[in-house]
Amino acid sequence: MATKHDPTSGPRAAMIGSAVDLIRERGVAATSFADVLAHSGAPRGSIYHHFPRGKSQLVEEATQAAADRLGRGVERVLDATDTVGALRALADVWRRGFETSGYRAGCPIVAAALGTEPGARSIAGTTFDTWCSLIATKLTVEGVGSARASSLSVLIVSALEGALVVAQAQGSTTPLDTVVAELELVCRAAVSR
Amino acid sequence: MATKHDPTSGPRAAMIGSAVDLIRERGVAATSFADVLAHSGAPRGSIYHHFPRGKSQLVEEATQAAADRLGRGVERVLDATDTVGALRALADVWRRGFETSGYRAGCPIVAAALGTEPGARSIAGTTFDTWCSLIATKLTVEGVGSARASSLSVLIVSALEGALVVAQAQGSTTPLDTVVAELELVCRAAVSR
DNA sequence: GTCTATACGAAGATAGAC
DNA sequence: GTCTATCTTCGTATAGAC
Repeated sequence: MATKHDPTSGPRAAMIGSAVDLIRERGVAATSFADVLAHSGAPRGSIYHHFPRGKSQLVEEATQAAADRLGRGVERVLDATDTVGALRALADVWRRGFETSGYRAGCPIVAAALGTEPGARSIAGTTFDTWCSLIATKLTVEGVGSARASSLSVLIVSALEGALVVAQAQGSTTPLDTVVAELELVCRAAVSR
Repeated sequence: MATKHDPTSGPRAAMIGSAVDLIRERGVAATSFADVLAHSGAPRGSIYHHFPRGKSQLVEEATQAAADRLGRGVERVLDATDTVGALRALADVWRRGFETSGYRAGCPIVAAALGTEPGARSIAGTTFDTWCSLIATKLTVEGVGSARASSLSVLIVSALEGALVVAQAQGSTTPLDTVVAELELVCRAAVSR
């Protein structure tokens, strides 16, 4: 039977998914077990059965799950188009997320990076690095020298994450659109040389 | 007597200053009154005397105080040199802050933007906007067209704030240095055209 | 795996004395 | 302005039954 031990279903997965949603909205410190249980509908008695290390473990697994999901999304759009097209596609996803959530849901990796769980903080650090590598590799394929591709990828990830923070604080997608347009100019100049 | 009603001294100012420090390290939600009292040495009985609206008020005033302080710093470096020089000067300040705090203290405005107090969130939004305007004005003086200056300033603020988050998560100032170097290239290209 | 009950501490906030 | 005491709610975590 294929559904046995399916890590994407069941109360455990539901709790992780809810933790991601709530952390995006309120941050790590303000997300409690009670919130996660109410949001996921998971049974009360199974928290420390599924997560023996308690909140640290839940937050770490939620951060890792969000990192994996977002990382797959980045890989997918980088495979489908060029760097500039990928930038636009990613901005579209975030723009929609802001509009449908009323600017309540931000990036879960930023929330983890600034949160109260050291384990999750360090997962956020390596996640940013992974994203930079994916983008740098793509830029290299497009003809950018490896040193420049590496530093440009750091600018892209930083600017995008910063734009999400600014956009959320201002309740407007304009900063995000502006930053993507500026990054497009930089990428084009770097590729065509 | 000149020290009468001095808003920069006394228990009230000490509490605001401590709140800024603690919010930078732990975020808004994880910063409690007990923490602020212990850190500032302020008397316990005066919390709701000085801040009748409680934690919301303290966090809002702390965010505004930090915004004013940082805004004056930005104005100062923009007056002293050109945009590129200001970028380097600001990066120096943050680099030192990370190194002396063991990468514990981040940007208080980002913390407010992602925190649990709506009032402070909105102060963060207008603060980002103020910084963008300051930088855009400087770029205009340096010969950049006003539309481009405006969008470039959004890139600069977003990339800088994003770089702070990435640098803190990775426990390294390298992302900050890399982003500033990339922003320098963009600024030079925009000015000399 | 899930339940209830509970321990234990900390949070924000208020009341009234000094 | 500052104190102590207290209220109430909520947080994480554990114990032991089912």
